[in-house]
Amino acid sequence: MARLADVAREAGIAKSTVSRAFIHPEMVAEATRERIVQVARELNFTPNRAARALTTGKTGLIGLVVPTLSNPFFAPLVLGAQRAAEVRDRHTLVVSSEYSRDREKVLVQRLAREVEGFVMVSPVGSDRFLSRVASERPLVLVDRKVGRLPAVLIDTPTGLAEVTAGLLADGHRHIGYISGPPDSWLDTRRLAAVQAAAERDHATLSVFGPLAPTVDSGISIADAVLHSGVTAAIGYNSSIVLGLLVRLGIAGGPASKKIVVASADSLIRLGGGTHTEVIALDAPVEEAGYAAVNKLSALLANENPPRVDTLLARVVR
Amino acid sequence: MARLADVAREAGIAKSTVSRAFIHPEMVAEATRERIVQVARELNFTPNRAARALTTGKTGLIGLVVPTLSNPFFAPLVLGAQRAAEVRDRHTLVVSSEYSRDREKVLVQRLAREVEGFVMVSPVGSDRFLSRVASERPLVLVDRKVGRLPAVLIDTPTGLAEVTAGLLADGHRHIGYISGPPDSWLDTRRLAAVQAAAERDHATLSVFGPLAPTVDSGISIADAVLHSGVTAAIGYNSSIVLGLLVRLGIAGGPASKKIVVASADSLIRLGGGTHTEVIALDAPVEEAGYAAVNKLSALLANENPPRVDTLLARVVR
DNA sequence: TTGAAAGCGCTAACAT
DNA sequence: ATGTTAGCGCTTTCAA
Repeated sequence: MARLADVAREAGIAKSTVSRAFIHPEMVAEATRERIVQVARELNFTPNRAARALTTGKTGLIGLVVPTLSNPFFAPLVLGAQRAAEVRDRHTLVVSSEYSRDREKVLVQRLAREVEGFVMVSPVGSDRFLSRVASERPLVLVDRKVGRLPAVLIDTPTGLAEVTAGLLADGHRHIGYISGPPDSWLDTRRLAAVQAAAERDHATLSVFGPLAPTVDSGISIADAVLHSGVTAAIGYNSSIVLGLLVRLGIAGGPASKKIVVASADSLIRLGGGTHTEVIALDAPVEEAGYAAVNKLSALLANENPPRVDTLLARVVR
Repeated sequence: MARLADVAREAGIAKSTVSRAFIHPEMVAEATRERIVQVARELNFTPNRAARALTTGKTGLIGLVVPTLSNPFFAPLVLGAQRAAEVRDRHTLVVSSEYSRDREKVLVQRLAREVEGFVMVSPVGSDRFLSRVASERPLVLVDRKVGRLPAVLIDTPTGLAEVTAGLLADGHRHIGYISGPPDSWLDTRRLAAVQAAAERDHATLSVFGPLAPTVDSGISIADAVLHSGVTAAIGYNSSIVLGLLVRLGIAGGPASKKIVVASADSLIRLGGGTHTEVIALDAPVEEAGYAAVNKLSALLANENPPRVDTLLARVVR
């Protein structure tokens, strides 16, 4: 693997100039730069990250902290983040906190020494903790707002209000909301949106949970939902909804056909032909990951990106 | 952030000795080492990775290549890998190839310059490609065998044969296998196991697919499975099976109760109380991730770990 | 616009 | 067992 010095020697030019040609191209004469680039290509030169990191303190790594990878919600998030990182010639260090504050803390501590900045999806971390992280390294939050920290938000509450309003317009008078993880910022906001929409129309709302956001949870709560008398149920996320569907479907019979199920963030398109009607909020999750890394990159480059990006979720039925 | 030199000065000892105290503790006198460790803690010293990487060529990074993160199979895999990496004071750089050979190639190329070695789950990469990767960097394969490359295998075929035999013993004479991605090494082996078991008992086997290993696929193939006359169906993976269950359940009625569904790698425990009987192979996926990183670490340390680890999948019904 | 030289923080000969 | 020294490959003053 060719080093910068090799290129310099081969091109008959000082190392510093070669370095500049890549980092501050405008400081190098057109002709010299072209020759350098040419030689660099011939020699298949790639700058050594460690050496660069040693001099500049910039590792080219971004820490991406998610609460879990088991929830299909996060796969596109991670993918989007990685795609953005690729473009900026960076890498993402993905870690999963498993919804544990302690583990999250440990992971962030470990990563803080290696990464230039963080993108965090942290439904569980305390405001205080997140602020503290932000004071040590540039931090972009996803799906959460803490003080004036930079964030990328997916506006599911608005979408959910829309879903709820739609259900009410369809004549549903008793709606269920199946709550996600306790103490979850997102869940609180989602529930509030549904609640507000229901109250505005004087409809009844039953809340189930809180539950871990898993397929199992959906399965286990399904019977309660079915027997509660609600005619439509909105689940916190796609995993819960999937569990609900499995159980409602398996329970079979006419009962399941009476319930309308909605998901607050479903990405799983359930094809056609389901008897249980499913309304989903199509959240632009990959875009969110992409936007978050871009925002962080801007921050790291001392640009002044907008503090908050809000991406709209589309209602799909 | 304290540097090694600070510790040396503070302890009144040469830098090299401080360095040794951490890397080759046995070369340093007990007493000196203790003092060094003490001072290092007081000063909150953490070695600078970039500097270390620059001198040793070791970045402390492991590349983990998976085909997707959307399949819940990979979440525990990644988690296991990360847990093992933490223990070895390493980090994993996770990337998703999205089942694309081209993207996989690009990603590996990008990573090759940063990581010390690779752990790859590559159902799609060609033998040739994987061998080439292995010739540039230590590589541990997961769930795949190529030549004599180090690997961690989850023995689902044996488990699947057991499942099939169980179904046959229960009197099923017509079994369905829902195939996963085309050209998949795993799928080929799984199908072969089922086939062999079926033939041994002169039972009929219908093969559906190949299909992308997604929930949608399971949903879309469900009707065909239902009407094919099979009394038991084995799906390539948990996503397909989940889709199958959703659709079979939703289709409702007595038909669904007649079908036994089995998954070749399910990790989603479907609680109790499902009318459709589900048999799952409980694959030790997190352990596989853990084992793979451990094996890679051993390789990097020039130890001679066993070439292949085989982890058994347990049948759960 | 380019070059020379210093140094980022660490490890590894080599010497003592 | 410990200290001295010389880099690892790059970026960045500072000079020319």
